[in-house]
Amino acid sequence: MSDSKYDFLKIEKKWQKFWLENKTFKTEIDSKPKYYVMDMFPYPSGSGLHVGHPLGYIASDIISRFKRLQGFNVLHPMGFDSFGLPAEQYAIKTGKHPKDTTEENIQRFKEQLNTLGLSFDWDREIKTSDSEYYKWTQWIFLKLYNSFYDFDKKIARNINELTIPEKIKQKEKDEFIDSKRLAYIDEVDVNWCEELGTVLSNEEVIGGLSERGGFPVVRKPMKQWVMRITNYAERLLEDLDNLDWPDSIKISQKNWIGKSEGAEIIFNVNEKDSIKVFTTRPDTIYGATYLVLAPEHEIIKNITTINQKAVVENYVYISSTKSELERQENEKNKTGVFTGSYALNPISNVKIPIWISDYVLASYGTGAIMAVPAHDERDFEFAKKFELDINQVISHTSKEKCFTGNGKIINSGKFDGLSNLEFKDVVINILEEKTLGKRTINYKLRDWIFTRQRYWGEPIPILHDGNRRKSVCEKQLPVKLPQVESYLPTSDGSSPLARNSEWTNIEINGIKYKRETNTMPQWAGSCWYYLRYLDPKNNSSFADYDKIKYWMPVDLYIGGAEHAVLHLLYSRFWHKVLYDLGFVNTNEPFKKLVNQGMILGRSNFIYRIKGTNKFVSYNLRKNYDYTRLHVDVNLVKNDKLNIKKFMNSSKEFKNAKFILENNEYLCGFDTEKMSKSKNNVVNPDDIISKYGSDTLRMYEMFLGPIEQSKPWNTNGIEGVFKFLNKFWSLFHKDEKLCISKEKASREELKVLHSTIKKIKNDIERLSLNTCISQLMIAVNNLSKLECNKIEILNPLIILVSPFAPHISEELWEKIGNKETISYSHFPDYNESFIKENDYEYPIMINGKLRTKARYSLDLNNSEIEKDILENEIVNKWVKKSEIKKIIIVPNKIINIVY
RNA sequence: GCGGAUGUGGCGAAAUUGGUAGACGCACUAGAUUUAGGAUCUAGCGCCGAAAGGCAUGGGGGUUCGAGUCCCUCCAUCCGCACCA
Repeated sequence: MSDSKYDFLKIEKKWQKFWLENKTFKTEIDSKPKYYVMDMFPYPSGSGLHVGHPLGYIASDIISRFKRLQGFNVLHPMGFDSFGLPAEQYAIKTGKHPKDTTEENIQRFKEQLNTLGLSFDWDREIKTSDSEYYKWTQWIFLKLYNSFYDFDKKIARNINELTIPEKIKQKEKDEFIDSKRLAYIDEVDVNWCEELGTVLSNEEVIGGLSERGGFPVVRKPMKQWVMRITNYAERLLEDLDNLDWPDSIKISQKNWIGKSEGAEIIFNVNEKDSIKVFTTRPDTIYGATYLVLAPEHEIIKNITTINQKAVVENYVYISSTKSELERQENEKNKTGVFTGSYALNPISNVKIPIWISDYVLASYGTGAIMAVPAHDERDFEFAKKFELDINQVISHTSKEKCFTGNGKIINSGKFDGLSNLEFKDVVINILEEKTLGKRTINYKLRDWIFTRQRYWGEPIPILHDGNRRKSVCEKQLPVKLPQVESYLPTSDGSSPLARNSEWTNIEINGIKYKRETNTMPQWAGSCWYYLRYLDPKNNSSFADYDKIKYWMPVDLYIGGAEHAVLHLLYSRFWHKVLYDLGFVNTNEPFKKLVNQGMILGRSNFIYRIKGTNKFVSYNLRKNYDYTRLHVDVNLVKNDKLNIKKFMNSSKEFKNAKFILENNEYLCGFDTEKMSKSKNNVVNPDDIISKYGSDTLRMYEMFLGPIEQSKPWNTNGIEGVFKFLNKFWSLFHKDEKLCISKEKASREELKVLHSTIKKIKNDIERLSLNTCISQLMIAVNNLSKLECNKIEILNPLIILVSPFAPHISEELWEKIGNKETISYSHFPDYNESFIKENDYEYPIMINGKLRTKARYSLDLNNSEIEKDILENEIVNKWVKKSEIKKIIIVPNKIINIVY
């Protein structure tokens, strides 16, 4: 009767095939309410999935299946972010076309995803490297290129609607228009990574090294495409408030945008020259004892005195050769030089020296500051080092010499005695009157450098004609990636595409153009993929507006926190532009965001006694001089080493000896990233072949809350496997299907209904680990009751199905249901079955449970019972006259206070 | 340095609003079954204590009849950001 054992391999294959062939999860617009659940799509890397990757996919799948059962029309798509550096690096090494390797990897990913029983609508699959997909990425690029931001109306508008100053020459007109476009070319200092042969965005540089590969990055001026994301800074910031996102992500974005309110103040140097500084502390203006310019500041050459010329030029030169990383090393030891010139403080009319230092960044504010050493730590350090004046202008009792808090104004002429917060406004008003300054808002956010000198990315659909440009007309899209001889970047820093002159040179209406040879960054494709899922095969637009109106916004977006400021900020930006231009109906793309935690590896260690081939068990190791070695986690179970397998695993260990404790070899353990070198990679395929994917799905959820990072530990998996076997056994007796049509007892109904209630609540608040516990309790209770009644089992299968879909479908079919589970409904619960007949209350006296005494009463609605309480219980434990009050928490507790 | 998250048994962890802390699972212990191993079932399992009872949610303090939960303070770990004026 092999047929009636829980043969998970057979069952899972059967249903995976069924779902694919019948397109069970195909979705179309209909009259039902919609629910859009999405995962961050993967980059199809060559190494396939490890056990940590599917965590989010499993969670989103459970939600999808649950919402379908609740009667929602659920959109749950998947795709691949298939442009990217690794495929290109691999192509450089092997000469294999990235398209081919990417395609192979995608096939492998899809197979792996399908063995997990994920309910994706594969008809909506997208790949960002498909020309039918990037056609629309290019189209959106052109929309950005042909738009400007109208600060009065606070929306993006078509560039044709831009008001252009009258009576200017064509060239100036073009320049003016270009200065407003949301996508524009600029000569900018970029993060150039020699090793990768490309420019990186600020977000891709971490501590002066490239995010991918960790190669050094230097600043270098280059012509680049840039996205004017800064125009949207305020909206990107404001709209965060209405999103149901984790606070940590909102705060990261807030910090990244970095809004600060303050003032621009003009310090005159001489008749022609003046310096504009940005400060958030105009209230400390009387304490400004010197100015500091960034070494890149343009005015330096005008104001440097002859005496100082040599030192200044030297300093400026040295700064320009320093990388970001080297500059950061100076944080505690500031450097700088005096220009020889002085500027006039516009409020106090005091002359103060002008210095240059690289602690002032050219890219923030105006690239110049007024230094207030008494109330700013950086200025304080600089002033101390170069013996500049320190004037305290805010009174404080702090022992620190440098005080950055609030207080009363002092040493500030007639303004003494004001609070510094009041004075801030006063100063700005005076400056505005004198036209020597104004209220300003500054953002840390920089415009987004959008070009990469790579092959494997979207070509930018622009044609060049000398200094002028022309966008490729929409009908000509997509601009397809051409074949090239080599994928290596060229030595002059231009893209590999420049090698293909046939592709690069193009003639339209007799005019010769050169194509833009740079490509878009990897973020481009992922900026809008959630929209393409809605209408993936549309030829005439990126997605039909009615479909967008029906499905948007994404109700739940699950993915890793590493995209907090990159992908999530860029796609919000693009979405807002599309919203302004009338292509989408919501101003934000993702309503609710959940970050799944990373799954780390759990490494195991063995302890070799130095100079021997003898290994000592974990707790005995301190008695020896040992070295710690990683041991393959697949040779270890519950931290006990399988010695036989271990000895056979390599020649080196064939004759190994062991010092055991209690006849076993115990391994040490630690949590580290999963990696081959640490021997701690667990492959989902192995787990599936041993326990099945239903077990894997449930166990991944059972590990803990999905938001939390946690180490993978295969130790507990048997518990979930046992649960599925028990669940299967509920339906079987002596390996034969055995179910009954009898009416369920009250006790059985209670188990069922309280489970429904708990599961419904817990799925909705994404507490999937407690759901599994609840199902375990239900199955345990029902098997104790030997319940095999269809009245209970039918709904129970539905409860289990989002978590373990294969076994559920199989049992569902076996017990005679004609349609698949997807056609059924999530059962409702009835509170009256859940309630006990008799309530049992612990009686607390003065907050302490002195006794295990309990009493059966229904205190929720009966006055009479309260009398019984007073007469029978209260008098037994405390005198009625001493009682101050009786606190009754319905269904929970009675607390008598005396 | 700034910001965020976390801290509960041997381990993973529960505990919507303050209401019998440790559900559920792993590991462990004992018993049943079994030729043995495995599997399954039953019972036990925070710490101290023979028991009664006492002590326990990183440490210290507070609010409350009652605190893992709220407030203050300190400590540890992890993750971001980092000269942003």
